[in-house]
Order: sequence, then structure tokens, then C-alpha cells
Amino acid sequence: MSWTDDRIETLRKLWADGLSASQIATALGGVSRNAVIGKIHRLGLSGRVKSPKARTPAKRAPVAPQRPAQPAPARVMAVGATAVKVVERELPAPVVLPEAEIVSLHGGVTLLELTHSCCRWPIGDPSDANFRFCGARTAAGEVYCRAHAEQAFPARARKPKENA
DNA sequence: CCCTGATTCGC
DNA sequence: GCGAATCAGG
Repeated sequence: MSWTDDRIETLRKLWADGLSASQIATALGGVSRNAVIGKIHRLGLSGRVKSPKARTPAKRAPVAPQRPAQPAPARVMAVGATAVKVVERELPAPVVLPEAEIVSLHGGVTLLELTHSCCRWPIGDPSDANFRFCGARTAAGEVYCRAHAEQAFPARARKPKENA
């Protein structure tokens, strides 16, 4: 998989939104977290604002703190998807992903609505106001709901350490 | 041992 | 430029 402009944009977005490298890696698919981290560095996006004390003492270059713009407004408009389930919350109509036809059970959640137990599968274009995440309930710590997890890791192929 | 990001370095 | 291997902190 290559770093297309689109994927880089998603990378920037997700990284700025605080997702971890591994989360982004699985979200993008086809890349490892190392690849994501490497790309982030090459893009000059390193030095995210985390814990002021948790930062590594590595002699990194003076990174300019990024002030990400305010999250996109949670505006909504149905994309003409009638195959929608019930929305048990006050979110607008669900968004159907053109390429994958994925419909979140909850119509998706915005970044600010993402909680620890929400599926983080991205829905739509990150630069679009309609962009959101699946948001379906997951076991705490899980990145994706069952359905999306299957897409994220079809084989759950993890780099095996061939050293016994 | 799990995770995290950072860095190095062969490709 | 890319990313695995490695490193280092939590």
C-alpha cells in the first residue's frame, strides 16, 4: 500500500485527533504502526501534545505545537440510504459509505463523541463535515466493533516473532 | 508483557 | 521515501 494523498490526509487527521499510531495503522489498513510513525515523522508531525512529562527525552527537533482546528460541526444529511437502522440517539441520519456501504448502528459519532468503548472505524471522508466514526459499542479498549474489526484485520495477522 | 512514540538504517 | 527493527518510556 502506498501513501496516497488521500491516505496521508487521513493520517494527518487521525493523528491530529489523537489516535495512536497503531489505531491509525489499522484504520488505514495495509500499513504497520511503524509505517505510520515513520510517515508521521517524515511529514514533520511528530511531537504530538500528550503528557508534558511523558515525552521522550530524545533530542528531537523543536517541534512547533500544532493547534488543530476545531472539530468539524456535527452536521448531517442522509445520503439517500434507506437501509438504515434505528437511531437510538439524537444523531442525524446514518451515513452510508459509498465504497464500503457501511452503516453505523448509531449513525456514527463525531470525534468528540468517541469514547473508550466506541468503534473507531472511520466513516466517510475525513475532510468532510459528515465524517465520523462508527461509534458502535465495543469492549473497552477495542478499536473496532465486530463487523469493522473483520475489515481492519481480516487475518489478525500480527508480526510473528519466529524465534522460539 | 502490554502499550506508546522515536530513531536508525537497509532498502 | 519507506518501513522493519530497534530503542526507550509508561
